[in-house]
Amino acid sequence: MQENLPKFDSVFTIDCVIFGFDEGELKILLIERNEEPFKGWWALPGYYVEQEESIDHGAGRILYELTGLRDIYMEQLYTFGDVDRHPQGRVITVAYFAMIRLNGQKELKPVNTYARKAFWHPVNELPKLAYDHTKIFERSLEKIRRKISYQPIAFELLPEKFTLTQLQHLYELILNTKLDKRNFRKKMLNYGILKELDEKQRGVSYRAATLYKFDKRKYARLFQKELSFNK
Amino acid sequence: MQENLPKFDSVFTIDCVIFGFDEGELKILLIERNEEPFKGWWALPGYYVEQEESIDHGAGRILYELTGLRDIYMEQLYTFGDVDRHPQGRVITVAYFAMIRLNGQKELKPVNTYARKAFWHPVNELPKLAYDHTKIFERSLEKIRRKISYQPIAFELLPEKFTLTQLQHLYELILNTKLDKRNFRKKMLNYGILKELDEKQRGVSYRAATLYKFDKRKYARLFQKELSFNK
DNA sequence: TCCCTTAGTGTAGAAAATACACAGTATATT
DNA sequence: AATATACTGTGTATTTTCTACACTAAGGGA
Repeated sequence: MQENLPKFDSVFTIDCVIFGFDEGELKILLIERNEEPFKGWWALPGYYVEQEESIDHGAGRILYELTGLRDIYMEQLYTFGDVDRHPQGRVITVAYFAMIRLNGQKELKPVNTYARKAFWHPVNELPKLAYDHTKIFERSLEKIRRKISYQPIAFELLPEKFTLTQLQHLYELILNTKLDKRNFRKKMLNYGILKELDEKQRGVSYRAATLYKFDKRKYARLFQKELSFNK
Repeated sequence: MQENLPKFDSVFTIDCVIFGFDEGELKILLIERNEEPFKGWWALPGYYVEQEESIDHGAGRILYELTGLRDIYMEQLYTFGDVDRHPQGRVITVAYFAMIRLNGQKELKPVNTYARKAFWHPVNELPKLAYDHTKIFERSLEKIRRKISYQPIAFELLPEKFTLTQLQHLYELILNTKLDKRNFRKKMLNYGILKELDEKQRGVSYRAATLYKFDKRKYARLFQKELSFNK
C-alpha cells in the first residue's frame, strides 16, 4: 500500500494534558512511571498512535482508557518534534488537552490497567515531569488561559449546574488573577449564554446561591461571539 | 537505538503555507504537481521530515530550499492526522505557516529544483488544492487573522520601511474589513512599537508619506502587550 | 498655476471597563 | 427566639476605550 512512500523510522505518540476542577483547585491527571526511562517520575498520560486511527481518535481513545469517559472536550495543542526529546530515540508527539467534569465523588473508571497509576495533581504544585512534559503542560496552560478569554471552555470543567461564584473562582484560578464580583456577573449574564435555573445550591450553611446552566443553543446562535475578561 | 519502541508504519511530512504581500494582495506560494496523485493540481509546498532533524528545522529547511530565504517568521499551525488524507497510505503532516517580505522585485532563489514550479497565488482566487490542502490553508488564514489582532506579525510581510497606509491596507486585507484611518493611526502609534523615520516615501506622484519601522526593542519591552483591532 | 491624489490631523458622543460597599438571606449556635 | 456567621446579590459614578466623521496640507504632473 505504501510502497511509493519513504518510511520514517520513528515513533509517533499522543500525550494528553487532562484538566479537572476539584476542591477549588485546578488539577491535571498524571501517571507514575514504573519503567525506565524516568522510572518513578510522573508523566502525562500518552500512548502510541494506532496504525488505523486518526490522531484525534487516538487522543479520545487514550482518554477513554484512562478515565472511562467519552465525549469529552479535547483539542489538539501542539506537536513536539525535537530530535532529542526522548532518550531512546526519535519520538514525535502530538499533545492534546482535555477538560473533564469531576463532579465531586465521580471516580474515574479506567478501562486500561496501566491507568491505575493515574492521580490528580494540583497545577500549582506539580512535580518535575518526565521527558519534556513540563514544557507541554506549560504550553497547555497558556493555551487554556488565552482560550478561556474568548470561548466558553470553562463550563467543561464545572458540573452541569453551577453558581456564578463557582464560575468566577474558576476563571480566577485559570487566569491567576482576582476578578470583581459585580463586574464579572454583569458581564457574564450580559453575554446571554447562561440559563438561570429555579434551583438553588444545597448543603451550604449560608444563603444558597442560584444555579445556572451553560446554554449551548444560545451560545451557538451568537456564532461564537467572543467572551473577554480583563478585570 | 530504537529497538524498544514500536515502529509506526507511516509517512511523516511537513507542509507550509507561505504568505507574501505583493501588489496590494495577500498571496501564498503553491507548487504545481507533476506526478500522480493530483498530477497537475496545485499544492502547498511540503516535504518529508528527515530522520535527524526537528520538525521546526524541517520546516525552515523546506522554506529555504524553496525560496533561498533564511530566518523567516514561521510558526507551527496544526497537525493533520486523518487516516484517509493521502490516497497512497497513512501520512501525518505537521503544517506550518510563514510570512515573507517580497520587497517588490526580490525574486525567489530556490535551492532545490523542484521549487522551480512554485508560484504566488492571491488567496482570494486560489485553485482547488491537492489532498486536504485547502483545509490546511483555511486554518492558516484563520490563525493569522486571529494572531494579527494581538501580535505584531503583520510587519513580517512588509518591507522594513513602510507607511502607515500600507500597514493599514495589510490589516484590512487580512481581517477582510475596512478600518478607519484616523482611528487606526491613533491606536497603532499609541502602542509605541513604531519608530518614525526621517525618510519619506519616494516615486509617488502625490504627497509622500512618512516611513516607519517596526521597533522590536520597544515591543519586547512591552512584554508582548497585546494589540487589538476592532474597527 | 491649477489639478489630482494621498497624507495627516481632532473631537464629540457612545460604549465598555473599572472601582467600590452594603443590605439580604439561609443556616448554625446559643 | 435571638444572634452570629458566611456568602449572595445588587447600582452607580468615573475613567477609558471605541467609534464616527471631514477637511486642510503637501507633493508631483500637466
